[in-house]
Amino acid sequence: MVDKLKALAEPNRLEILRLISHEELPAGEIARHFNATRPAISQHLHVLLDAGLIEERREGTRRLYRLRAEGFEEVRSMLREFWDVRLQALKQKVEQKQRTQRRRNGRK
Amino acid sequence: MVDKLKALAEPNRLEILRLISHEELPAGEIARHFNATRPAISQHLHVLLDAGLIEERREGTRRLYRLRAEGFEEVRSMLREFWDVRLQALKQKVEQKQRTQRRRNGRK
DNA sequence: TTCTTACGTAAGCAATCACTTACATTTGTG
DNA sequence: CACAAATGTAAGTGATTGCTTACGTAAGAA
Repeated sequence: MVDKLKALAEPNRLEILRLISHEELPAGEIARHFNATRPAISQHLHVLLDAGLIEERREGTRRLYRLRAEGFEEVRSMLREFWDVRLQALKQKVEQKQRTQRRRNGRK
Repeated sequence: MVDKLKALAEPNRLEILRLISHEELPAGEIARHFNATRPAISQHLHVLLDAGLIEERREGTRRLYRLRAEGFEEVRSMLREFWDVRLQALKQKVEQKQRTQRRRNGRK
């Protein structure tokens, strides 16, 4: 889990994900979009691979990378955990109000 | 955006978020759940505050922290972006199949 | 086999990170 | 005011990170 988040928490890696999100691209072409050197991008690709956020496919001498959407599921569900807390809190507040309301009506 | 992701990409900070996700807690009580020293946790709280993932409320000499669900929205939508790509790809595949199907039927 | 293309890997380095100990600050209490 | 409680801030340190240059490797072309 933390691996995925660490992989996401870097601007160049985020940009790589955006680049390959719509089309599979070879390492060289990905690197061409950055000011950094090719090895730097290669290392970023490795981090993303290890995190399970992208997939690699070899074709001759080239290596093609594409997004691996399943890899995002774990992060999404973790985030939903935190997000849902707000909904739960809201729900409890509403129920609390309803109880208060009922008590008031009962006293009438 | 990257600030939020970096804030999330640390085990102790994730645990802090889980701790205060259901109840507002004072810094000291949060720190008590960890092996690390109190200042270490204080610094983590600062990172989470800067990232907008938690909120602080002062009560006398204590500082109470609680989750700030709105802060997760940006991360959620970014993640959805990547996730949706898969849906788009699927959609395109289906449409492609439908076109092929129509052509086949036309030839019959 | 030799050369070229498209890559990854290794080593080294400056910046950043997470942590610790020591000290400062703020609020309530006798 | 003096003191205690709850917490933040500063400074220093070892580990990790992202980058670069130099080198290694695997697949196709001559």
